[in-house]
Amino acid sequence: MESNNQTVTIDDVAKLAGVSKATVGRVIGNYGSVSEKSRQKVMEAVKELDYVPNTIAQGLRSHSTKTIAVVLGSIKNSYCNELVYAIEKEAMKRGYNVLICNTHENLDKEIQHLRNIRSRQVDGVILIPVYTVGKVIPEKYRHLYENLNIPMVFVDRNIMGIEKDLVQSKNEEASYEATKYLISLGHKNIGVIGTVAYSTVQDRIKGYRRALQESGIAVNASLVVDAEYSEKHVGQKLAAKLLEEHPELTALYVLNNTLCGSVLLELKKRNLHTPDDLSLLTWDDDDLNELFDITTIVQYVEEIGRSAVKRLFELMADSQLKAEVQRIDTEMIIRKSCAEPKAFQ
Amino acid sequence: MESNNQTVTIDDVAKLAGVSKATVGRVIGNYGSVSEKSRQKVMEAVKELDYVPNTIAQGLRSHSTKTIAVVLGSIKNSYCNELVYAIEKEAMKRGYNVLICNTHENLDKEIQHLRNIRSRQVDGVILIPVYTVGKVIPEKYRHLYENLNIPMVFVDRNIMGIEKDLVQSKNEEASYEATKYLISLGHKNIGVIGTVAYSTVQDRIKGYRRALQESGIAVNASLVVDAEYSEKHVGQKLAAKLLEEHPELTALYVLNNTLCGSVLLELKKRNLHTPDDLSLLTWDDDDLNELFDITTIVQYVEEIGRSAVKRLFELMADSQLKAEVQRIDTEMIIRKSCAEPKAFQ
DNA sequence: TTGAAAGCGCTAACAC
DNA sequence: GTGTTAGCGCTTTCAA
Repeated sequence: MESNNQTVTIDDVAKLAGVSKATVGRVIGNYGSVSEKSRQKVMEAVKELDYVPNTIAQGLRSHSTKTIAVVLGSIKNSYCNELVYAIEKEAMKRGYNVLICNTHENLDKEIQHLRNIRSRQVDGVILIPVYTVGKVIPEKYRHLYENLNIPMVFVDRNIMGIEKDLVQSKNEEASYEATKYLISLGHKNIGVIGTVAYSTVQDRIKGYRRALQESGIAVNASLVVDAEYSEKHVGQKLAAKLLEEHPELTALYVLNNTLCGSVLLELKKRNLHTPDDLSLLTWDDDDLNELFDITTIVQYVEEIGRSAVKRLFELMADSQLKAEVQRIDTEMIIRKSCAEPKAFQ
Repeated sequence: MESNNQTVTIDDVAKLAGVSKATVGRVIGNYGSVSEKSRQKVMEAVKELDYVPNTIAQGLRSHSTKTIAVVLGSIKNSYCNELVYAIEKEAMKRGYNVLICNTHENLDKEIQHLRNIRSRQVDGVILIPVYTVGKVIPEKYRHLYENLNIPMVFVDRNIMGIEKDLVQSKNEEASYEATKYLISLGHKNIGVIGTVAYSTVQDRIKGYRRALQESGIAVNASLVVDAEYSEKHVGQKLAAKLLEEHPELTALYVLNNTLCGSVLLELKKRNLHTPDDLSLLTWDDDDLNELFDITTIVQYVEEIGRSAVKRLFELMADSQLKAEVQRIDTEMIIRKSCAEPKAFQ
């Protein structure tokens, strides 16, 4: 096995094997038909020269780069890195690599990435769009989402007015069930902390409202507070605000995985304990949650990732498919952070 | 702005602008010299046609794909995703994209990725090698690390016998200081939990030993226990083992970021509190650590990532540079988990 | 089953 | 400052 000649090409292999480069192409690309004899000779030459095909050249000719891009807020977020982990695993199985693009939850960066992705002839895109409810995608960028001619699947969040495949958790339903659970324990004044701008969070709030209404509890809008995504320790500040302005609160319901740790800091500061002083329920499981015995709605992120990749490959095989929404189940892990409110006992 | 014609090429732009495609190349690639007039015409045509250059074709011709690959155990690990975050940010600034490759701490996967990376003509590689101390890289794969002809920088861990650029924390020194700190509080029997197989962890253990020896404390090898990387809740099991077999322990020193949460579960189970029942010191800061007031050695992961990218670009510019090791400072955040041992008071 | 030739979209070399 | 030409390494006709 000779190695290290930077550029062993298909011609070298063809020469050594005594066949044409077309035949070599057939063997290594595994298409067309080749006699067993030729195949053998080619395989030997490949091994001898330690030949690896040039993916770039293949891509230029075949219009497939065997690459998918994942565009999301930040790989540091636990939802996102679990998602990427699952996506990369699935992609590798199919011989695809994954390009990672952080938008820092910034629309300009997202657009920059999408343009770049087009440049790179990526075969497919999985996107958690930055888009926040109410904002409108500037008209001149719509084509990046709609007519990119690259298969694209949204994960977690959608963009209003853009019909794309979407994979997300059953946010509304899970939130409804969780709220029902709190109500069943006797809670009526449940504070909510979440980043309201995202469609996902809005769905969760809808579920929360529906549960309250169904139980005949008046919905008090001031109990739902909005956490700006980027702010550090915003959860702590908002928890403080809620607890001060609403002494009637008996439970806190946290809708973002990034917020819960921060909320706990405030509870600690105030020497409040769950479930005795306050019940606490949150989204997304973390080391924290087990240690603090926090009742949690778990998203099956890996399944979301797998489904997104599966759908993406379907779209890559047939670009005429109509957009579909897939909603993945969630699970509520009941630990010890929720109990009957004191006043109720 | 016309959009969506899948394949607007440099020829189309040249035709519309009334110049040769070489001139268009000069404008969009920003090399050579072009008259202001031509530049204007080209720019207009580019906008008019919504032209984006084909990175694949550029790559084939210019032998640069504007891509770097990051190969590491798992993006789910917090050290790893902070690193990737920093790397991607730096790479983007320079117009490079990042391919993410998880090895699942498995040598075969790592080798598979490196071969694939060669196929893809990636411009540079940042690698946290799977390699564990004592194991030897099979001879036939050495060339993947040594003669790949692609600039490569190791992060965090090195491979014995392979001279590569390496960026890592000052593991030995930081560990020495941390142990000194525990000793200064009066601790003599300090249990250590870490995944011994990695060079990084071995350096930390060296620092621990040096501090003990310098203070005239006998090093008891059975106080250092080895956590297998992959096992779930291994930290908990090992903490239990240490506490049972060594009632003389007054402090626990945890060397891996993944282990600490697991160790805390065991302390909780045994109703042991820090620092009253036991002192606790750990590597890598986490939400957990602030909430539990755990004294922590913080690695500047983002700086490590930035340095690795910087070095990689130096190597890409000049492949003759000699391998260097960069050791990045750490910081010890003193919280409340360490105090004088009870027996000492 | 196989080979020759064309060409994917671009950049580099050279001429003017 | 600009255009012409060749060709990166491969796949895809097409013809044999």
